[in-house]
Amino acid sequence: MASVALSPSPSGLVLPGDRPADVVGFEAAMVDFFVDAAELLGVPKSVAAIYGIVFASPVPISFADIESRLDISKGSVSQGLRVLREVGAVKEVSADADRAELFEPDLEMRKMVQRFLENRLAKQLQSGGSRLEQLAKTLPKGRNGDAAVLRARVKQLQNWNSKAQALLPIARTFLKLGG
Amino acid sequence: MASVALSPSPSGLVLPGDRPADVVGFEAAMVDFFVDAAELLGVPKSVAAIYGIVFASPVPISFADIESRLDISKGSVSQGLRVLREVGAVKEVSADADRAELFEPDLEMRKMVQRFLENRLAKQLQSGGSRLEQLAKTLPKGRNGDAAVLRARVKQLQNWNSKAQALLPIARTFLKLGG
DNA sequence: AGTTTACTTCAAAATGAATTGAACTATGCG
DNA sequence: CGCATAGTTCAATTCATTTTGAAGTAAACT
Repeated sequence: MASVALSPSPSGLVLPGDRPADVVGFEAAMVDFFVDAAELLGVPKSVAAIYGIVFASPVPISFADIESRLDISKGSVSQGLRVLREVGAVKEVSADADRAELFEPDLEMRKMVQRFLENRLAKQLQSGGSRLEQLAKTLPKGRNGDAAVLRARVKQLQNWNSKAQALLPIARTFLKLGG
Repeated sequence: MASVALSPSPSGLVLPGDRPADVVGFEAAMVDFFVDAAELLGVPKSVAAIYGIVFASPVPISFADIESRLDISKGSVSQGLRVLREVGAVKEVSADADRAELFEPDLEMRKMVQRFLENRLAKQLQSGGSRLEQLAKTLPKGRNGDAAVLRARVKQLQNWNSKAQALLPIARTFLKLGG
């Protein structure tokens, strides 16, 4: 039985499939990079892995290749690619009729990042803000200083919320520089 | 059978326990606020809910009260409080010998936020950075322009990574203002 | 029309994280 | 000491999310 070579990445997410070791290693490292990052952002592993493979390919890559390099089901590839298209992470380049669709990363990452900032952060901060307004109205009127304590706490939260909101546009412009 | 009143919060996470409606409503809204926020940050619901209850109480609150207001198991309360203490979100105020420990929010939220920035973001960005250095070394030497394409992509990632790293200290100082 | 290739859909299975609860430890009190 | 109160631990369970794979759709080729 063949001994398993020390794999280039800890995850073993990428199959060699009988290609040059350096290419496979590079792919694996790229996949790991994105899987890591995705964990932070709450994106499923398979989706991140697919993006990694697409990103690591210098030329547009086919559905079937993604499937075989990652050794995941067709279903996962299909769903993963859908998500990635929806968020503009990947785009289809049509390679003449009939033949399979090919995918490449949509390198306008600015858009992706911006989308993320808008959808996850900005939205959350906004809804948090209105929730806090409600909270401020609902403050129970305690007998002693209790009411005052609670009012101060709500105010503190509002403070943080607005600071975070104010930070967003700064982040936006900052990340835009030299995109 | 008593009809269930329109609950003050969608989640139904807080039990009335036969206390004034405004207080219960306030608690419930606070719990919801933190549960929402926690989802974004990847913190378990029960932990966020516990913090919400502690935060909504104008006076230090006991283990048993947390358990009964949220109607969750002792185990969850214990574990949740441990996490919250570890990250400095909650602190114990000893209320004379014997009697149960009481908890109140540690209002130095600055610390919490900072901790979060350091531990989750800064760390991730750093490890991402070194991974990228590795990637740059592993670049496969393709025949055509392939190598160049990949080199450019790795460089793009490094670019984003360093921009994000540069943004962190800005966020830190910004959030510190008027803490 | 029939066959093959390429992909999508979605119910069921697998995985993984959070929650429970029963057994355990520790501390105070009679 | 023996019982009671307060909290912790951790294996088993529950719950949510992700992944699979088999059946279905669509378009191209013969």
